[in-house]
Amino acid sequence: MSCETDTVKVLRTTGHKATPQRLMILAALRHGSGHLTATEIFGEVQVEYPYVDISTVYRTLGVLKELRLVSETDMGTGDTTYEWVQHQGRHHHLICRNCDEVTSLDHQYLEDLGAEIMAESGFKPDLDHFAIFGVCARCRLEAERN
Amino acid sequence: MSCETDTVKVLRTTGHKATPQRLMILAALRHGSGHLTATEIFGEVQVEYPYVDISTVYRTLGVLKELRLVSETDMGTGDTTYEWVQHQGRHHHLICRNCDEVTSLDHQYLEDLGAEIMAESGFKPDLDHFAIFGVCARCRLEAERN
DNA sequence: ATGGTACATGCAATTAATTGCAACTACATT
DNA sequence: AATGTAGTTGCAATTAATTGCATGTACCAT
Ligand SMILES: [Mn+2]
Ligand SMILES: [Mn+2]
Ligand SMILES: [Zn+2]
Ligand SMILES: [Zn+2]
Repeated sequence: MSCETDTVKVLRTTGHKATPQRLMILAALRHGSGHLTATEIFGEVQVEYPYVDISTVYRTLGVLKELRLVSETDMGTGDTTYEWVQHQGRHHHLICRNCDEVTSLDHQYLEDLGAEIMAESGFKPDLDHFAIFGVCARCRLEAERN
Repeated sequence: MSCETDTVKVLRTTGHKATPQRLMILAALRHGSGHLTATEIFGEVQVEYPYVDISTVYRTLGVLKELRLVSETDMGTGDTTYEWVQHQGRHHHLICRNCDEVTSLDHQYLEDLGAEIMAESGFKPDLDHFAIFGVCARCRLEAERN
């Protein structure tokens, strides 16, 4: 059973429809690896189906985010990015506000945080894909030398 | 020495200027408590000085954020909100994606996370003001009953 | 297969935020 | 106090994202 079929099932069982537009958006998310902007996805879909509207892309991404099939993240570049969650498994990013370097952060750090919050407040956090800003080791050392 | 004077000093020593517009924006942040939108701040300043432009507000908020005097947070309401960091001290928020309830989260949780990240990667995260989305205890129990 | 309906789409209009640029000004230096 | 300049402002234009609405369609139930 293809992953596309799985997703279609999730859509249907949650009261959504598997439209051609959505299938194309799903394909774009699947093919493109990593973080994609809405405009990039829009461009991909347009190749096949020029009548698609950017609002359909945003609305579909909204649905997929609600279903937690994609993550939506501001990586500090102005454009919000979307990532198919199964691509990399759960992970997060450290982004240096000085040199803009982006690195990955293992999910375990946030898993622990989530468990603590859950245990003490009953609130179950979605810790799908965080962008954590700060200063990287290199830039910090550089700054200290001055 | 007033807090306004402190801020002016911070601005000057970091190569920025203390313009009348900025002082009015600072006053708006200081008076208004809690999370303010750029439009709300804009409105406040306009009362006193109608010629101010919204771009000046955004640019000033950008500077103040860089200096970590205000936090910038998407609370899930469509408009980004800004908060004068000294108002509440460091704190964070848990936001239920089902009922939209917003609660506070003590900084300690994130302090610990930050220390761990710092120790293991050398990256020093800014953990000023997080909005953590998820499902609150009440909504979770409600969902389980169905 | 057909029909009814809740959901989705495309389009246009709107809102939020950003950016380029020429004119202006705060303020450090003299 | 006068000067030079880096940084700031207002304005207009742009871009990113959202929303209202009339039309269209997926898909469940028959
Ligand atoms: Mn990622
Ligand atoms: Mn807050
Ligand atoms: Zn760096
Ligand atoms: Zn709730």
